[in-house]
Amino acid sequence: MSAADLGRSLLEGHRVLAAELVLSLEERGYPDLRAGHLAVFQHIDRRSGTRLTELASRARMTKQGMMLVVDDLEARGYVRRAADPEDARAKIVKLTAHGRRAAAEARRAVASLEARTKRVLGDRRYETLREALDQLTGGEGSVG
Amino acid sequence: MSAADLGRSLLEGHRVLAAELVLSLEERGYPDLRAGHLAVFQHIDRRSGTRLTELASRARMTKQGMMLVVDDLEARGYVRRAADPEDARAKIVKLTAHGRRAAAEARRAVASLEARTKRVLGDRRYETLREALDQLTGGEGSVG
DNA sequence: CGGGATGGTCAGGTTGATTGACCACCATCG
DNA sequence: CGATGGTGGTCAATCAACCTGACCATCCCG
Repeated sequence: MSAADLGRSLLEGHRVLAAELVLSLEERGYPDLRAGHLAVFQHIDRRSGTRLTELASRARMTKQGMMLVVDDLEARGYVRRAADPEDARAKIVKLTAHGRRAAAEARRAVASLEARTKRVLGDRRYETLREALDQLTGGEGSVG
Repeated sequence: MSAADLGRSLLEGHRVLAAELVLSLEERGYPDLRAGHLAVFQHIDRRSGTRLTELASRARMTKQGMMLVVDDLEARGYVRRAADPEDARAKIVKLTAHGRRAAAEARRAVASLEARTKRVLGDRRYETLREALDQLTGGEGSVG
């Protein structure tokens, strides 16, 4: 077991959780949702909507990355882009009715996954895992 | 903070460690090595070489995935494919002289990264992190 | 008004995998 | 000996989740 394996375990952990989430979403009647979509559902203002750039910064990804996700959700009818009356450059990403239902279900799926993960690891281990990851990633993006 | 964030933290952790590794490899004079290459350097029999399928299974990836890595390393002169005298279907992936030097350096880079990571997290947290990841991924690939 | 910053978009690339299809060859059963 | 199923390697296509760079319209500040 080496640091390289640790790196791969992290990746695999990511995949496992993402797959769980997709499965859970499927069971809840949303087979076309993927883990990445949650970045929107978790960070968007449910009523008023949120700008793309704001979504990106909340989800800590680039606006280009967020674009892909929003494009996808828009094509599937979960969100739409509306003009921002306060800034002609900006557009506001808003949930459609379908999107609001999906967001609610998605939040439940996330909560349930979190509960299951805690149950599997135990609360202590779960907390330590989060702490360790924050330390690994949170700093300046560097271990050394 | 939700389970979805946990998933993204895992991915980000993976990225951070991979980036550290690449950086360290660069500093050691191997700017063309990437984290994925270590799967070979860590699992190949240094003298006698190892079959592709065996490498894949040791590194827990598909043979197609291992192919890509080996193709890449071969193109860069780190390994070569030799016929297996015992099985005409098989080829043995062997380190070149260049590959042996790189593998040694790569092992040092990995050891150093591991040491630094332990220093940052503390031994206890590091161990718990590994345990938690094993539990998350190790089972049947399922949390529930 | 001029010029830099901001919001959104397009184009293209990267990493680390995946599934499916194939063929040559081995091993064994009859 | 010959069919048959499994194994080793390969090719092709795809995926997810990103990234950087370049751009343009618009905003805001001096």
